[in-house]
Amino acid sequence: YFLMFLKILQRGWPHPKQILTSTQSTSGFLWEEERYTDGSKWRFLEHKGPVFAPPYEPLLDKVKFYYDGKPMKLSASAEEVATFFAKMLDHEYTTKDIFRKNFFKDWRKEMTSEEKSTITDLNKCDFREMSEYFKAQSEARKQMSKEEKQKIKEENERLLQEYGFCIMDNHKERIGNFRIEPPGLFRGRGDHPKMGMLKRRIRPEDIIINCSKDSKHPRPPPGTKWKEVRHDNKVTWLASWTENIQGSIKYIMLNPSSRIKGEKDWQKYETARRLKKCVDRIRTQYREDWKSKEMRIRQRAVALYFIDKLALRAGNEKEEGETADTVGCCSLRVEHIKLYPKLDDQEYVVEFDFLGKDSIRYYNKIPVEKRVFKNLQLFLENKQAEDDLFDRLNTSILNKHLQELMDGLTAKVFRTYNASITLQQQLKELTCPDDSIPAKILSYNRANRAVAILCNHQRAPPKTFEKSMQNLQNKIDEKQNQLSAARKQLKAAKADYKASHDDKSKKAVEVKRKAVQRIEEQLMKLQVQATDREENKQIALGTSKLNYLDPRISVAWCKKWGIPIEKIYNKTQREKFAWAIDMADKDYEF
DNA sequence: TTCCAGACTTGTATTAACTGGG
DNA sequence: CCCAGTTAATACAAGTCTGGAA
Repeated sequence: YFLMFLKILQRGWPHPKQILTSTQSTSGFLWEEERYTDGSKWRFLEHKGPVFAPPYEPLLDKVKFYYDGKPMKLSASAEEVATFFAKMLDHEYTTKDIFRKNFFKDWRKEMTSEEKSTITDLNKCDFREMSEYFKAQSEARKQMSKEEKQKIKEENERLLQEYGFCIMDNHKERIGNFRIEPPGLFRGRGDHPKMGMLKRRIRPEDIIINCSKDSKHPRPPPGTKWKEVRHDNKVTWLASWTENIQGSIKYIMLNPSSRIKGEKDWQKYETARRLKKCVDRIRTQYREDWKSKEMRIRQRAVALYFIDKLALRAGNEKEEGETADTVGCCSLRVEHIKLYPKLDDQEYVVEFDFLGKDSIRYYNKIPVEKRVFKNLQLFLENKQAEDDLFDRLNTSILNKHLQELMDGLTAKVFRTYNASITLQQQLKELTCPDDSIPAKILSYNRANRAVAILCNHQRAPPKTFEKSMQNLQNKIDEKQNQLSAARKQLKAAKADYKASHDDKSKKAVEVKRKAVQRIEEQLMKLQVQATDREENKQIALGTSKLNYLDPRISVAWCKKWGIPIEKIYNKTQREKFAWAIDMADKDYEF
């Protein structure tokens, strides 16, 4: 596999000679082995550093801000922050109390003392003129001539070519995010206590650069300095800074198509495949543990059962008041589940209702084994709604246990494993050998959908959903009319031929027959598309496709059924999964 | 043992680019 | 060619998990 991986990557990236000679090149295989044993991620790393957000350009004087109905000229720094708010005026955020409160507090910090004494009430602030101005600007951008647009495109391309790539070991690699996040207002998801706070501008003095000693170091913009330049080849990032909202570190890293990401991705699926080999044993064990004398072990076993059966996330503890109140398995609280000894015609039903990652609601009612149900009743005894369901458990305890069951096993491996195995099994079940290509792709999407449902990857139905369905239906109706017309013509042509039996009319029949066939095919395609879209209304396929499904399953499926890979993966996805596209043959088994 | 910084993956929202029919 | 409607790409927030210090 290592050899294969290397081969793929070498094929994928052309090697200019100077790159190859710039490192002390040993054979590829040796170099791979080395890297894997001492934990270092690279031996040579050279890049140009990040691209900073453009400096603030003050507004024209004609664009006014009003306080208490009177125009007011703001200082540059107060004005900049005001524009952040103005740009979001149409967004629901700006109506939320917490957002407004946080914004106003941070905005005042940027004001001069005079401004501070005048502007004391956000409700008296009128940003509408600023907002209109920005809207007009973006409108103007859309209306730009072809040449102007082309010029911008070229400038972006130049920036990409200069800053968007780095050299890591023998390869020129695409960088994922080479632009530093511009200042703005923090948009937390869900009920976030910090929404609206000012995300400050990042300067070169905030940036730590990581590159190899023997590389040409990136230069900070004239008159500035980096915070630090370090040479740490135990990590993969090229630059980092600390963000001021949560105090967390942000990184500049490589694109998913890079060797370093691809290899890690591949490794992730190999771990999941190892779980496949021992999952029966693990399941037997946790079922046994439901009977344990120790509460701690019972909780661990029930939690693991949920993670395995429902593909729940681990659920780390979070600092209260710092983030939105969301939970995963280990952090479930009493208030998040309801027990029904009998519900409709089912026994021992558990109802889950909680906010998970990104405050996406998880709602599910499932019947469980009697023993699980009894355990849950036990866990709930003498507890308040806001108490932890698993009070003797956390992710660290759980993962330590998993580590003992299998090397490299953690809670999230179950999500990967169950997602991939579900795809493989669904594909087997749903693919009909005689189906057309579009019909087979519908089957693929349905298999993908089963996984997305398992992982709770929902989406809000697109705003234009109804309309777009109607459009599609109209197309179908029209196609149907075309078809009946074509059929009539075919019939007429046949009659004609029967009467005359001449060559010309024989040909005409053939032509009409082909036409009918073509239209039938088009109609079928449209109908499949409509079905697919309807079924996909509230389901997002992207996340599972990108993060949970072993790409080799999809590649093998495509090869087996003669489906062009482009029908399943777009360009970016093909780049990310280049390793799998080369590695898997039609018989690959997850 | 707990805490927390750090590194990396996973996730949705937003924006940019593309595309096919009028 | 234009434009609406999609789809792809980007942005960045929010998770998971590790390891080392307190």
